[in-house]
Amino acid sequence: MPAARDRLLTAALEAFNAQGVAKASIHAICARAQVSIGSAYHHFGNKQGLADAVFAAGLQANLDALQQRLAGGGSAKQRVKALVASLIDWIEANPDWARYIYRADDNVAAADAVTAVNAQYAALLQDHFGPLLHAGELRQLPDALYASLVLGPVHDYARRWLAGQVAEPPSTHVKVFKAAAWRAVRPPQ
Amino acid sequence: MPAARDRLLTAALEAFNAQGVAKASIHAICARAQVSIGSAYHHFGNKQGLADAVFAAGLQANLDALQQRLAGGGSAKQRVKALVASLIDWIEANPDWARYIYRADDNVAAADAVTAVNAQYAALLQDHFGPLLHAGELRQLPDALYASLVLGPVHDYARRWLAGQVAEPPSTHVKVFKAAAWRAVRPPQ
DNA sequence: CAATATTCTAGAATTGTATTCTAGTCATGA
DNA sequence: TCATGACTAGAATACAATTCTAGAATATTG
Repeated sequence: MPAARDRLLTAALEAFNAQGVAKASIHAICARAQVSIGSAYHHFGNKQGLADAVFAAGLQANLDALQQRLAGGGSAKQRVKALVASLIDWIEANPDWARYIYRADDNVAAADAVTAVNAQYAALLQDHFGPLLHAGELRQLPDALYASLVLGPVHDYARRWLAGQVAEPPSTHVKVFKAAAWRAVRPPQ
Repeated sequence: MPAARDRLLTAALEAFNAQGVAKASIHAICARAQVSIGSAYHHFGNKQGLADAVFAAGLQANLDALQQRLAGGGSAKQRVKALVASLIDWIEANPDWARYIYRADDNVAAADAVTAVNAQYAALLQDHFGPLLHAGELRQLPDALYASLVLGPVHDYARRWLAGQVAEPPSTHVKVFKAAAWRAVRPPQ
């Protein structure tokens, strides 16, 4: 049996997704995880702390997957497409985590652990795309826009898929998303 | 003074944004709105009902703005750009509502009033873009993709702006967003 | 206009649950 | 073996959502 902390994270993710963070009770989560209330508060401080930890763990897992995928290197076009593919694959492999991350509110996004992961994210993208941009392999745009132009459509569609508003998983349309992403940031001809 | 119901909606939006739905107390919201607890429960049933109502009101306001903007007609390119501009303008004119809508979770999205507004949304887009698509003025794509390709980048960027992660408001980059949207759905040359 | 129903307001009482608290148990290292 | 810190336990507390009963305002009907 995994350690209490991990059992709590797993049980919390399930409960939060099933009932929403507000409705999911600490008691129920602890019961499912076979952990006492006191233990949960020892590990996470409070309910928000537990919610933050679930969020940060998911974000980190997502980042790790991306890091692996980008490690191969390649042209700007290949890397942009890898970015899209990595996001889609991760979401479909971890729908519960993705659903929870998309649903979580600003309170969570402000947690320290989350800020740290976000910084890693930014650094990773800078490492991979900064040089390509400099070399003219990408369209010149304000920094803050690249992520939104490349991944915004996938995020938007994935949210709707996870919410049950569209039937086909994002991977059905992976070619379209890749093409659109590249079209958005390729250098002007 | 507006009616109790409206005062509650206003006070709730402020409180939910300031503290998050979980932390904002019904007592505090009622006090600010100068409405009794019983009255609030009469109008909205429970806290979730209040949250749903705020959400639906915001969505409806957004839809109304869009409807006005599209009424002018125009070419496919003009209408796609109008869509982008309308979203950006509305978000910047109603940041609190936008913040709340982006933050709200699936429980809210499942509420009846919300489903109804979403249906209106779909119908509006179908009316405006269905004929254009048929006439070959738009790229042929699976239906579910258009919204994500055109508005996904704006949604993504706006979320980050509202969360304080980027400084420039979306309107700073409106030309980029419009161009990217059109590039994503224009017919292949 | 009176009578009556309906909608709306009030706030105290209840209930449920997050959080705190005190008292342990277990693992580790000197 | 003892000491220390990490962890577990669950009862007690505190706080907030919800319910409940009663009454005021407003609309409806004969």
